[in-house]
Order: sequence, then structure tokens, then C-alpha cells
Amino acid sequence: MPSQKQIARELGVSVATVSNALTGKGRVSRDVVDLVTARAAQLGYTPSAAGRALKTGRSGILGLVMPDITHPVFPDFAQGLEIEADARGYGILIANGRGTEAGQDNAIKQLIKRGVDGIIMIPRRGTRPQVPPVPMATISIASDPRFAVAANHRQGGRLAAQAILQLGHRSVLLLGDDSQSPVQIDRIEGMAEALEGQAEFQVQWTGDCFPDLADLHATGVTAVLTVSDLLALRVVTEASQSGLRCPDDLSVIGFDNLPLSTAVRPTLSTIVPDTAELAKRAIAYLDAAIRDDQDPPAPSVVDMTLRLRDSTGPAPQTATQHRRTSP
Amino acid sequence: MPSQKQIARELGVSVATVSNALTGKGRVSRDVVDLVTARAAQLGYTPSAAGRALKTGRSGILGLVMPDITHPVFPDFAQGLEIEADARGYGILIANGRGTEAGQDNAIKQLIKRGVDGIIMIPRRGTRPQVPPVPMATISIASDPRFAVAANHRQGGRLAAQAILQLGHRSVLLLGDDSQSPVQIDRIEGMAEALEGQAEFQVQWTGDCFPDLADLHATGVTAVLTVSDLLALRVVTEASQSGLRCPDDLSVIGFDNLPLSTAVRPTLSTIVPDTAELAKRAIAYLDAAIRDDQDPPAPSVVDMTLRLRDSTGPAPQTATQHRRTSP
DNA sequence: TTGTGATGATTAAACGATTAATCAAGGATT
DNA sequence: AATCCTTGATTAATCGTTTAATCATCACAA
Repeated sequence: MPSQKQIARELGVSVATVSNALTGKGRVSRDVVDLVTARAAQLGYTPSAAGRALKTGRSGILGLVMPDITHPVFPDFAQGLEIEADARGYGILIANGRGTEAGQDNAIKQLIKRGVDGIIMIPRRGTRPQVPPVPMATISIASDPRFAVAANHRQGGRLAAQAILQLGHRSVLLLGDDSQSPVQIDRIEGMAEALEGQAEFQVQWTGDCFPDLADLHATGVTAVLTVSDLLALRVVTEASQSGLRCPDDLSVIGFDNLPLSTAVRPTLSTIVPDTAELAKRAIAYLDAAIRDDQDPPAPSVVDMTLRLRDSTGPAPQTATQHRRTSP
Repeated sequence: MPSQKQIARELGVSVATVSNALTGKGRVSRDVVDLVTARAAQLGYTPSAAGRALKTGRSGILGLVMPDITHPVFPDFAQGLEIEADARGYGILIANGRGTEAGQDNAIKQLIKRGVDGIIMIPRRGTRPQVPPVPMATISIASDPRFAVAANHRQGGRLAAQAILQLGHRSVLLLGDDSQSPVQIDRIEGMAEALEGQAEFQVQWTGDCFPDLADLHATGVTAVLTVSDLLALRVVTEASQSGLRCPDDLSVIGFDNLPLSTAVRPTLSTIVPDTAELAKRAIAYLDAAIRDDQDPPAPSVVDMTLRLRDSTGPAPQTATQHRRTSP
């Protein structure tokens, strides 16, 4: 591996001059700069990450802690983070919380050992990760004493509900699968908020058992708002098995815009989180904190957007009538 | 941050002694070892990654290059790799090939700049990644001049076909969505190989257009073997829209055991790659190569396994009769 | 008593880059 | 002509760890 020392020796100058020439600091004549850069390029010189990190105290690496890499939402996040980090000259080291709080804290410890400059944390729900000795950005739901950026799950819920209202639906099922998840609770609350006074609705959690869609449809339900695309997929296919057509008999909306949402027929309408923007803000904060800026960006919330596809349609006339006559 | 120097100063010994005591090398008395380790623990000492990397020439970090983090197959890989790497004391730095060959080579360059000890590469199909100055393990389809470990896609295809034969199906559609993908080609070839002489079959690629399942079913096709769960999902739901029941009228098998395969109704039968084993072998090879072992593990192929779920069933009697009478 | 060896610790150099401090030399100012 | 400033380069120290080489002590054998 070529080093500054080697370049210096070959050119008969000092290492300091080489360093100055390459970094643009200090005072070096135009000629020498050209000579050095030329030789560096010719030798394929790459500054040693270790050497630089040792001297500057910064590794240029950020750690990413996720509760479960396997969850289909995370690839999108990871991608956005990698792009943003790269744009600012950082690399991303992944760590696995392994689903437990202990694993999560251990992951932080591992990252610190490896000398990361900052940590991006997607905390396991209900945990308070230990405070690391480096800046940390939390991507989560609840506002945090430390910096946090979050998707506006409640607003996303409202968006889904408003779409369904606009299509004329007046009896809606709100469906979650984990009544303990703050994210899901926020999404459902947003839906309920927008539906309040505009339509009948009921909330169900599949934790115990999956609702009987045929029954519900018989009582007038024409739309199901779910907290995730996986759940929406379940609804669409379960409905199909019960002889219900989607969106003719039942409109469905999911969350997160997973790849599957365009692979299933009908394609799934979904509420899509702006992962790119979330990543951008998290990295921007970390970068500012690491560089010790006076005013790093403040914690913030990012709105979600609606993508209508084939799983939603106007409320069926018959069902609407049924609802009107049933009470 | 506490350093060996600080411990040495506080204890009135030399840094070398501290280093020796902590690493177990050199000659240090039992007493001093205890003293040093105690003080280190008390101070919360963590060896500086940069310092160590600079001296030893090894960063303890592996780079992972993937063509597209967003693809649903990769999280599983990444997870397996992270676990295996961690077990051997390595961290994993992610890089994004951004789908292009140039991006892929650039990713390698970035990783080298960051001082990784080795690279795990999942190459974009049809590309030959540049040879980096560190060991590289390729997880792919084709055998490679360098080390490579691959899932046995052909055997996976046979597995799917054999399962369908055993269920009595005698007319099968093999469905891919990218006729250029070596992985898909291998899978389809494996299916064809096992079906040859045992059943009628035809191959179709959805690149151009999606096949009319009702038509096919009318001509006697009772099973569809696809190259991915996403495609299987498409088939199952498309069939349902055409009024075909799965598995009653049509059996379907996918590939990769994606999370969606248990969320859809019917749940998807699938061929599952042993990502844990693939990861294990890739990391084992890299570790050996980095430590300059005499005989690093040889390139190898890992068999896939079959997981039968609800999307497959016995061939319908009527359809079988239909096929027998139709020619 | 004088070597000989083992033991436990220290010294010093090295990894590669950065940076403050220093120095030499020439040009401009008074 | 003496002084001052600017320019372009070098010296030397430093980051934290590892490791070969050295050294001092003490025990033991000849």
C-alpha cells in the first residue's frame, strides 16, 4: 500500500508537504501540489483510514442499530441512510438489536468499540436505549429527550381515512395486529380522528383472531384500513377466499409501500413514509452534532403521502343502502 | 476516552506492560495483570479501533456490496452475514451498488478507502466486479475464478418440481419474470430437468405479458412453479381474480420464503435458501483468507429446502382427466 | 564467587496522517 | 542597509496500540 511517506521519499520532499499538498492545508507551492497529486494518482494512493482516524479522532463511520433487519420496512430505511451518509462522506456499519433490549444495548457497545462517530437508532418498541458517548439520532414514534425524527403516523392514518371518506365509504374497519405497538396505535388513532363524525368505524386487533370479513361486509362494512401492507395483503386475500371482491365489495388500504404492494392483484393502495426525507434529517442532525455545529437541526416529524392503487374504489351502492336501512 | 497511556500513568507502569497485560501477550506478573484489568474495567477502557488498526493493519471490518438493498431477498442475507461476522469479531459496512456496474465498482472503491479487511459481494447479474486488493467472497450463481458460494438454484427447482409431481400434477407452467437472470434460468432449468418425461410443461416469462391463467387452466395446467414468491403472489391473486381457486384448481410454489408468503391466503409453498449457511461459508472463507490460512474453505454450493404450505394441493381429478382427453 | 537462566518489566520504534512550530530565503519597506 | 513580512518548505510531536529488543533482578548451579 502506498503511503504519504513513500510519495515523500520518491519526490524528495517531507511527509508534511505531501499531507499539506493533498489536503489543501498549510502552504505549498502550486508546482509541488501538482507534483504530489500526480504521483499520488499514479501510485493509486489512498489515505489510510486508520491513520487519519487516529490523528483526527474521527472514523467517518456511523452505526445503524435496527431491532430486526428482516422486517420489510427496514431495507428502505437502510437504503436512504446509506445514500445520505455517503453523500456526506460517512460509511454505515450495521448492527443487529436481535429483538431484545439487551441485544440493542450490546449493539451500541459494539459500535462504540469499532469507533463510530455517531449512531442511528431505530429502537425496539417500548425500550429506552442507553445513551452512547457519541451523538445518536433516533428514528421512532415518540418524541425523545435526545434527537429524534419520526414519520407522522397519525397524519398518515388521517390520509387513509380521508381517502376512504372521499370515495363515499361510511362504515369502516380499522385493523391492527399488535395493540402494543405505538406506531400502530398512532396510525389507528389518526384514522379514527378523521373518521369521527363522518363515518361508522370499529377497531380490531388480529393478535387474538382474524375478523370474519364476510360477516362484517354483511353488516355494511365497505372498507378496511390496515396498519401495514402485510396486513392489507392478508385482508385482500382473505376477502377473496370469502367470495368478496376487492375493491368492488371491499376497499383496502395498507401502510409502508412494501414491494409486495405492486405484486399482488389488485395492487395495494398504501400510505408511504418518506424514508428518504427521514434519512436525510437523521444524517443531517448527526453530521451537525459530530462537527459540533452551533445549531443542529431540531427534532421533527415527516408527513406521509397517499398512493392510491387498485385495492380502493368507490363505496358500493348496495352496501351503502344496506347500512342506511340496517339500524 | 481512557487510553492505555492513562492506565499506565495511574498505575505507574509502562504502556507496554498495560498492552501486554490486556492482550495476554509478553511477560507480565499475575499481580500486574489483575491490577491493570481491574483499572481498565473501572475506567471503562475500550481499545481504540483506530490505534489498533493502524498498528496491526487490520480493521476488523468487512464490506458488503449488494446491487439493491431494497430487494426483499437481501435482508435475510444481511442478517445472516451480520450474525456470522459478529461471531468472528468482524463488523459489517454496507455499500450500495445502486444497480449499475459502475456503482458496484465504486462501492468497492469506497469500502477499500474505509480500510475493510475483506469484501462480500452479491454481484449485479451479468457483471464481473473488479478485483479488490483484499479478499472477496462472492455470493452468486455462476462459479467464479475467485471464491464463491451459491445457493443450489437448480436443485431448488428440482425440489419444487418433484413436490408437484408427487401431488399428481401432470401439466405444469414454469414462470419467470426475467429471462436474462442466471438465477431464474437455473431455477427454471432445475424444474424442467425434474419434470422431463414425467409431466407436460411449458416455460413463460412475464417480461412481455402475464399469461392468461384461466386459458391455461382450461388446457389442463394444474400447477404453476414460479421463480420467486413475489411472482407466486401475483399468480395466486391473479388466479383468484379469474375465479380459479388455489390450491383446488391451481397449485403454486414460489422461491425465497419472503415474509409475505405467510401473510397471504393461501399461504405460499416456497423453496427456501439456507441463507444462514451461505453466510457462514462466505464469512468463514473471508476470515481464513484474511488470516492467511493455508487452506481456506473451497467454493461450494448450498442446497435449498422445500416448505409446503397452503398454496399446493393434490392435482384436481377433473383437470387431470381433461388433460388426458384433450390431445 | 562467578556465570547462567528465567522472570518481569521498560525502552523505543513503528504504523500513517495531521499540524503547530520553526526555519531559510527572498522581496519590500523604511 | 537594516528590518519586516511573506512564501514555501521542514521538523518534530502527536494520536493509541503493538512488539521486538533491552535491561535489571534474583535464584541457582558450578
